[in-house]
Amino acid sequence: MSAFPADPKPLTRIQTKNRAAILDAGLEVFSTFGFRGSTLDQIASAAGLSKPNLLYYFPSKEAIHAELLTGLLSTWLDPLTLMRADGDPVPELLGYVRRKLEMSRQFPRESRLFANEILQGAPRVKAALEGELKDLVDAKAEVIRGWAAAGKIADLHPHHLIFSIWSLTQHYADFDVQIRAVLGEEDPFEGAEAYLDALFTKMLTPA
Amino acid sequence: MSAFPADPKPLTRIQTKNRAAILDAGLEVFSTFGFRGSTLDQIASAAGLSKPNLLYYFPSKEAIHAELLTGLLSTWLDPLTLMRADGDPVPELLGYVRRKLEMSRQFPRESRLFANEILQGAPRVKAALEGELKDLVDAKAEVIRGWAAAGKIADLHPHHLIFSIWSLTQHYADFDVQIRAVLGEEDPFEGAEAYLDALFTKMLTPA
DNA sequence: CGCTTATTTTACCAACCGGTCAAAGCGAGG
DNA sequence: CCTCGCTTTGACCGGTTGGTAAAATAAGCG
Repeated sequence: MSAFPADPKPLTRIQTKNRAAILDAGLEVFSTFGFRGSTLDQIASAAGLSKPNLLYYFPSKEAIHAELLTGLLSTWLDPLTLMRADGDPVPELLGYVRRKLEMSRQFPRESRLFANEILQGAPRVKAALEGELKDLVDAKAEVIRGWAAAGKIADLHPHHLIFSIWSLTQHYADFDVQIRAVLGEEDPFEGAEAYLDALFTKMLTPA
Repeated sequence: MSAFPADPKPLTRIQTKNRAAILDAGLEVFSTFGFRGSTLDQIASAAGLSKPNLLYYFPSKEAIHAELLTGLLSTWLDPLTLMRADGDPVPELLGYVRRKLEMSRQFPRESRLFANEILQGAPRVKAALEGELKDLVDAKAEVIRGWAAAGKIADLHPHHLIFSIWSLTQHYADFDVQIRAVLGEEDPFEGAEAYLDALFTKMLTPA
């Protein structure tokens, strides 16, 4: 007998496919219109389903959004978690920057979903920001402080250093339209990688 | 007789006051919920008016949003326009950074309104981005290229340099909730100014 | 005051919203 | 072939949305 009263109930093939389609459609719609600006009809038609059919797989609009957000949070923290205290400081930080930029390139919709949530005051993830996120950032800030104290990297405010990494990398996903409008044909991410690499190398190298 | 068929019609005292109240309320609401996520009732009650009364001053929801956006665009470009080719390169760029950060501090709602518009694919300002904005940025990028060629600043991709200034400064307005959640009591903008100052000084100083 | 114009309110509308429900369609196992 | 459970649909509901019409009220002004 299981420790949990509710059996896991394996999903059927159709359930797996449709739930995935709905989450993908939800990501598409929520990431461009925000929670309140999105409608179930939009999501349903983007997923190729009727609205009642969509609600057969998820109990509510909230539920779709919630599942997307919680699924996103751990993915979002991963690149920072991967930064190791026992590694070489500058490469560790540069690696974090590169991973984060790669996420902007490969998952721009996820980035925009998150940006939308924060812009609107983070009503659904505030607790996680003040909990998990703050804890992780504080821990990594301590690591960075240690590196600076040991003279391995320049002496910078650790929290603002992390903010600047978030900001510079996510900008290429969140403001994609603007960047492409200004750049024209040139691929944003090519230039971004070289630029950010140069920026942080120069920034972090101790005086 | 005037060159324009429609007379300017000076606004009454009440019109001036109520239009201002509506625009302020619209800024508040649109900047947190985006265009589609905002309702006329929300805006009206934030402005202390009834919905029909609000529609007496503006013909539609669109009109309020449009007026906010167009009013914003020039304000948004000002700090960059102020950067002079005949000035001292590093202080000119640092001045731009400071002005932009100051805008994030004083006009966070405007920043978020703009961020919302871009996040949603810039449906209402795309033309301006590809026109006015691109032209201004291209011109200033040329100035920066000149400074770099003359050895006055480090050799960096001018467009990405400008993107990084936008990103780093606007981040403090757009992601305010997240930053405060992580920082706790500490005032974000105090640290931000010192950090960005150090960052760009180090970045721009030629090798 | 009395008239005109500007402002505000009340009542309303059609379209859309998130969500429900019961009935119908469907596919795999016997 | 039939049955049974999963899946899909169409019809519908109460509430909200952007917006309108017209009447009631307030302000300005001679």
